[in-house]
Amino acid sequence: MPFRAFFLALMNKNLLTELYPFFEKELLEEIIHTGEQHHFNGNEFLMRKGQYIRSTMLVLSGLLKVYREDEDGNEFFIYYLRPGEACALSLVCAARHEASPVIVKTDMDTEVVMIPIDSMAEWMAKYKSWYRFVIETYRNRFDELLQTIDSVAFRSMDERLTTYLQKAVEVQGKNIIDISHQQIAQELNSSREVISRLLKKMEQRGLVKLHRNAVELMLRNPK
Amino acid sequence: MPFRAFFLALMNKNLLTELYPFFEKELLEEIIHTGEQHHFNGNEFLMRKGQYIRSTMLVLSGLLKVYREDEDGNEFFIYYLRPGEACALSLVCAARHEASPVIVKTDMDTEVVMIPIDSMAEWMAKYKSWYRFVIETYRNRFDELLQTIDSVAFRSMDERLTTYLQKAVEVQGKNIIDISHQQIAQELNSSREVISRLLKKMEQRGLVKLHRNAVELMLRNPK
DNA sequence: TATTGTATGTGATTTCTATCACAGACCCTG
DNA sequence: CAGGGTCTGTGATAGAAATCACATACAATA
Repeated sequence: MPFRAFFLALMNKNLLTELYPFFEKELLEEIIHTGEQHHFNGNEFLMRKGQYIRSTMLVLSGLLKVYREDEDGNEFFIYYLRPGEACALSLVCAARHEASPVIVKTDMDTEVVMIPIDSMAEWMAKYKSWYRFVIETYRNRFDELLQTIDSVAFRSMDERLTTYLQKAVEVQGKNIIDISHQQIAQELNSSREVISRLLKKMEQRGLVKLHRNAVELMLRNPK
Repeated sequence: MPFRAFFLALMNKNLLTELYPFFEKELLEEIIHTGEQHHFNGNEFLMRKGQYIRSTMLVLSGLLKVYREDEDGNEFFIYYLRPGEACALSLVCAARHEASPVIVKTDMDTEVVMIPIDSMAEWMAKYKSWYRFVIETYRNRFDELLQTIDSVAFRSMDERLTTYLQKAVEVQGKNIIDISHQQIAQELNSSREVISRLLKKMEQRGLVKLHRNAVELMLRNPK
């Protein structure tokens, strides 16, 4: 147990310096010192809607998915959080001692570093690299939200499905996505039948291969 | 001309202290000193898509509308910016010397104070109230974006129309909105006929009164 | 291997929204 | 006040997506 803790601390440092190379040495030391590393299995909640936020988090490994929930409990997928990124909302909400307006779930085994609010605010003034990182994070999340708005405001369901699959392949680094039609339908706020039919059409056009609980995206063969 | 400049400078100070009472006195002095006050008429562009952002802006009076544009030039309404608020995107984009991902237009005569990037970054470390304001701004804009996502992801057109009208009444402080059905349709990315029909139904239910180029929202009479 | 649960395929139907077509109303300006 | 422009009303139709209904396929396990 102490051994494991020690081992994790090392991991921490290596991953941190690799994923966040732009942080000053002293800042990295502080993160290692102040932050708590947490492990989550796949499909675990890191944050439920309305949950109180007491810290911000940096993703070390794995993959997080952020959702927006409506009154009926439908979970609409917004964006991924990858290693090297941070949850912008936890940055703002933590600073305002507020509840989370979104759901955050793991999509696989995931390691995160939790950083208490106070440190975060302190570093803002102390470390230029932290300030830049926060600004960068805001900007990126804003962009993701705007793209989400684009897709749902301007695009039809088949276009949305296509980009959904492409994103999934991109963040997971493999072109087989382990997911059921039902789950896809939920994340796009559509219905299972619609997704099944659209996928079938895509398969007929040679864009995907369908498996049970999995969709394989065919790589675009160059002309 | 010099007289007018002098007069504006005074206006500036009064409006500023009134709208941004949480800023330290020194910060307010700096804003008055560094910022440039600009006037815009109704329906003017403050920012086009892809336009380079060199400064952030505080709204002194009037009303701004922020839109997202697609390839075909459709302008999808995202949120309002009211006096006392700032454009979060200009805060981030300015800091990263990037182009605007959105369109900003005036909805009426509007006064804004433009603040150069450098001052903005400097104040971040220097004035706690500025830092808090920026965080607050991010948080509020995030919330607005999430609400926009909600409406377009979970709601039907008639619900979206209703909240659109309610928002318009709220920010303008009067319950007659001067706008054509065509414009509403554009902002919701719908079509004129659909909006006309939905409005007609709302009128039949006593929720609105329809005029040429205007929609009057009936106040919910208490039971 | 028989059973059960989950996942997928697909037709039929309904609902919502977009589009087309056109008429009438209102407004401004010559 | 006549004519052209914009705005609004409304029917008809098309299309996308949701819903209902059921069949089939696959996987786990008793």
